[in-house]
Amino acid sequence: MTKPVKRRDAKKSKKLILDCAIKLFSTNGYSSTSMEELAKMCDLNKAMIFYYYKTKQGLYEAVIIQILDEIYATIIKENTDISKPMEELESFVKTYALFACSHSYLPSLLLRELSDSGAQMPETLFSHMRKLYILFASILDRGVKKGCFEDVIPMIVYFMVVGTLNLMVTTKPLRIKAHEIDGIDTCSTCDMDEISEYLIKKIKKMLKEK
Amino acid sequence: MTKPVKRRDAKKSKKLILDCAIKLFSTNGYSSTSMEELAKMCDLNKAMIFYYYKTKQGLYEAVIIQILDEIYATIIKENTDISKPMEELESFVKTYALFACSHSYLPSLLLRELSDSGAQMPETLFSHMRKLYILFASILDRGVKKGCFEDVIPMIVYFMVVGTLNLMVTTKPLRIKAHEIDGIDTCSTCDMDEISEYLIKKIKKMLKEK
Amino acid sequence: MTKPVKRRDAKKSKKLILDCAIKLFSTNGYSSTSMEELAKMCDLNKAMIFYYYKTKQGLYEAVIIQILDEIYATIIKENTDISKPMEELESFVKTYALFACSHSYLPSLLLRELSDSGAQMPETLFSHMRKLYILFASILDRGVKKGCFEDVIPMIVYFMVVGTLNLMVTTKPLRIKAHEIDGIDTCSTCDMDEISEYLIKKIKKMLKEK
Amino acid sequence: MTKPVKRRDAKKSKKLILDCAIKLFSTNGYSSTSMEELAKMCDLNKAMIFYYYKTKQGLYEAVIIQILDEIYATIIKENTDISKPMEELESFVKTYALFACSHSYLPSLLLRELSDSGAQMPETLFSHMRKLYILFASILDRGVKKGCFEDVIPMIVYFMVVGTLNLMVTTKPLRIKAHEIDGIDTCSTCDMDEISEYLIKKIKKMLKEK
DNA sequence: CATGAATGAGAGTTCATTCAT
DNA sequence: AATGAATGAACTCTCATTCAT
Repeated sequence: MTKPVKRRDAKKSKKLILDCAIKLFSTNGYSSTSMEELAKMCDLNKAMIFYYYKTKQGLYEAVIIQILDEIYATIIKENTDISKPMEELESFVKTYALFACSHSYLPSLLLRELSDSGAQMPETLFSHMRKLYILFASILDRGVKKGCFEDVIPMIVYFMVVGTLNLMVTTKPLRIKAHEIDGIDTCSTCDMDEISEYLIKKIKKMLKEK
Repeated sequence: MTKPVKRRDAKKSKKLILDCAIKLFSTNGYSSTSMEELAKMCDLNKAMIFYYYKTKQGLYEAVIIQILDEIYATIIKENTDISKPMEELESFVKTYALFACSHSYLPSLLLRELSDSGAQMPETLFSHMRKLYILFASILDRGVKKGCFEDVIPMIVYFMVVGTLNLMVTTKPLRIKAHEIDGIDTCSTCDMDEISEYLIKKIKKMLKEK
Repeated sequence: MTKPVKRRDAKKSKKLILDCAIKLFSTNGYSSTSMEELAKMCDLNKAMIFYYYKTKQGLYEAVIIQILDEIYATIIKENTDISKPMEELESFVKTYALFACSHSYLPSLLLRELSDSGAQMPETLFSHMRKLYILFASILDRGVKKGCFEDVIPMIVYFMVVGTLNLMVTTKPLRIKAHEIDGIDTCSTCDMDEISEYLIKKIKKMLKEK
Repeated sequence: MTKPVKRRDAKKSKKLILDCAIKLFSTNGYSSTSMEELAKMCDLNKAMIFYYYKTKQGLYEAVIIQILDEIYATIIKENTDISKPMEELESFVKTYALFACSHSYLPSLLLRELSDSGAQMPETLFSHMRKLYILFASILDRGVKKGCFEDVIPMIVYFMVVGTLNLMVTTKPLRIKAHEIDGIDTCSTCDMDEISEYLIKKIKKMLKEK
C-alpha cells in the first residue's frame, strides 16, 4: 500500500543537489533560485535539500566552496614545474580562461558576488577568493623581483585579467545579440583561446620593462 | 498629535522613489529589493510606487535609464572639443571613473546585469549599454585609423577598462577588509584618480605601436 | 501656469457617471468593476465619483434605481388603456422583452442579484423588484378572477417569464458559441420578438382553462 | 500549551478546501471570495490552497467540475430504464429540482455564470453546461419524434424549467422576506416537490398536442 | 467642481523552512 | 534517507476611499 521510497545513497543525492544548485545559482542568482525549482531539477524532495544543507544560504556556500576549490586546484596543478614568472602568468591566465569557459557558473557567481560590495558575502567565499588573488599577486611579485615586470599594481592587473575573462564569458550571449542588432564588432565569434591569447599578449606588453 | 501632512508634490515624491530605488536595486539587486522596504525608505505608502511606476520592473527600468543617461551625457559633455583619440580615450576613462566613483550604484548595477548573460535584461538597459560601448569603440577605431593604436580588439579593451573600474569601485570595502586580514596589497588606499591614471597609462602602453 | 480645469455642469457629469456605471456593473458585476476603470471611461477624476455618489455601494444603488424605475415606468405606460388580463399579460411580456433586449444590463444585474439569495441586496433594489412582481401578480390575479386563467402560482409563472427572458438575453453570446461547437439548436438566431411570441403562446396555453 | 497537530491527510484537506470553496463561491461569487477567508474557514494555511489547486481560478474550475459532474451523474442515474419521453422529462425535472434544492450552490453558481454572457467563463464550465442541455434537448427531441410533444423550442423550454428552478432555489430567503413585507404570495412556503410538480404539469400542458 | 497625490487594507501568490510519517 | 503536508512571512500589486489644492 505504501509508496515505494526512492533509496539512493546519500553521497549521490548530496552531490546531485550541489551540481544542480551550481547551475541554478549561477544562471539565476541567489534570490531568483527557488528550492522548489531545485528539488524538481534533482527529482528529489524539497525537504532533502534542507536535510543535507540545513539552509539555502548553507547550500549556496557549499556551492561556492566547491567551485573555488576546483579552480584553485586546477591552477595549482597546471602551474607545477613552471618557474619563470612570465610563463606562470601565462599559465594562470590560460588555465583560468579554460576553466571559466567550461564552468561558466564561476564567472557568473564571482561577478555577482563582487558586484555588491560583499555586503553579505559568506566568509568562506571571501577567504577562497583571497587565496586565488594571493596566488596571482605572488606570481607578479616574483616577476617584479626577477626584473621581468615593472610598475605593477597587482590588484588592478588582477581585475584586468580575471574581471575581463569573467565578463567575456558571461556576456557571450549579449555580445552576439548586440552584434546582430548594431552590426558592431563585439568579439562575438572569438573563442576563449583567442581571448586569452590576446589578453596575455597585452598584459605582457603592458608590464614589460622598456 | 495630528499626523504631519504629506508632501503632495508629485515631482519630489517621484524623484525620491527613484533615488531610493537606485540605492536599493544597486546594493541588493532586483529580486532582493522589496517594494515594502523601498516604501519605508521613502516614508511613502507602498501604493505610491505603483502609482508612479506601474510595476517593479517599470521602476527598475526607470532607474536604469536614469543612470545610463547620466553617465552617457556626462561623458559626451566632457568629450566635446577633444579631437585626438589618445586624449579622447583618456577623457573617457577619467570621466567614467569619476562618475562610477561618485555614483557607485552604476558599477553595481552593470556588473550584476552583466553577470547573468542578460537572460532577463530589460531592452532599455541593453540598448543604453550598447550606446556606451559604441562610443568607446568609435574612439578606438579612430585611433587605429590615425595610427595611434594598433592591434585593437575593442570589446576586450572595453572590459579591461570599464570592467576593471567597476570592480575597483564595488570591491572597495572587500579590498580593505582583505588587506586587514592578509596584509597583502589590495590597492585599498588608492583613490579613483590613481586608479584611472594607472589604467590609462597601461592601456596606452598596451595599444601603442612599437 | 495652472492646468485648465474641466468645467462641465454638475448634472451632466453625474449622469455620465451613472450611465457608464450601468454598463460596467452589468457587464462585470459589482466587485469586478473598479472605480478607476469607471473614471477613465467617463474621462473624469476618480474623486468625482465619490463626490457625487459617496461610495461604490451608493453608486450601485443609484444604478439599480435608475434601471428599475425605467422598466417599471415603461411597462406601466404601455399597459394603460388595456383592460383584458390576457392582453395585459401579453403586453407585460412584450414590453419587458423589448426593454431587456435594448437595455441588456437589466437582465445581467437582476440575475446576478437574484443568484446570491440577496445576502447583501440593497433595500432599494429589493423594493423595486417587488413592485415589478406585484404588478405582474396582479395581472394574473385579475385573470383568474375573470376566469381566463386557472391553476396559477404567480411566483413560478413570473420566473418562467422573466427568468427565461433574462436568461435568453444574457446567454446570447454563449448560445451562439455553443451552437458553433456542438451544432445543436440553441435558438441562437431567434430575435427577441420570436422569443417573446413563443413565450406568450406557451404561457397562455399553460394557464388557459380547459 | 503545544499547538494541536494538523491533519496531514491530503485527501481530507483537499476535500475540505473544495467544500468550503463551493460554499463561498456560490454565495459570494468569484471575485468577492477571498482566499484568506477561505483558508480561515478551513482552518488551514492560505498557502495550502495554492498547494493543492495552484490558483484561485484553478480552484474555481475544480469546484465547477465537481458540481456539474455530480448533477449530470445524478440525472443519468435516475433516468436509466425510462424510455418514454414524457417520463424522462418528468424525471429530469424532478432530479434536477431535488439536487438543486439540496445543493443550493449549483443554482447560485449557474445563474451567476449565466448572467454575464460568459465573458470569462472557464471552458470546463461551458462544456459541462452544454452536456446537460444536450441531454435535455435530446429528451424533447425524442418526444417530438414520438409525437408526444409539439411546437418545441428546446432552448427556451430548457430555461423555463432549469432557470425557474434555479431562481426558486436562490430566491427562497428573498421570497420569504418579500412575503413578510408585502403580504403577497411569493410561494414562500412551497417546498421543492410542489414546485417541480407544478412545473412538470405546466410544461406538459404547454407542449402537449391538441 | 475638479484634480492628482496619498493612503490602508487586503488581494492572490510564492517561498524557505519544518514536521510527522 | 526520503516524502508530502503544512506553515508564516513576505512578495507584488489593486482597490475604494480621502485629502489638499
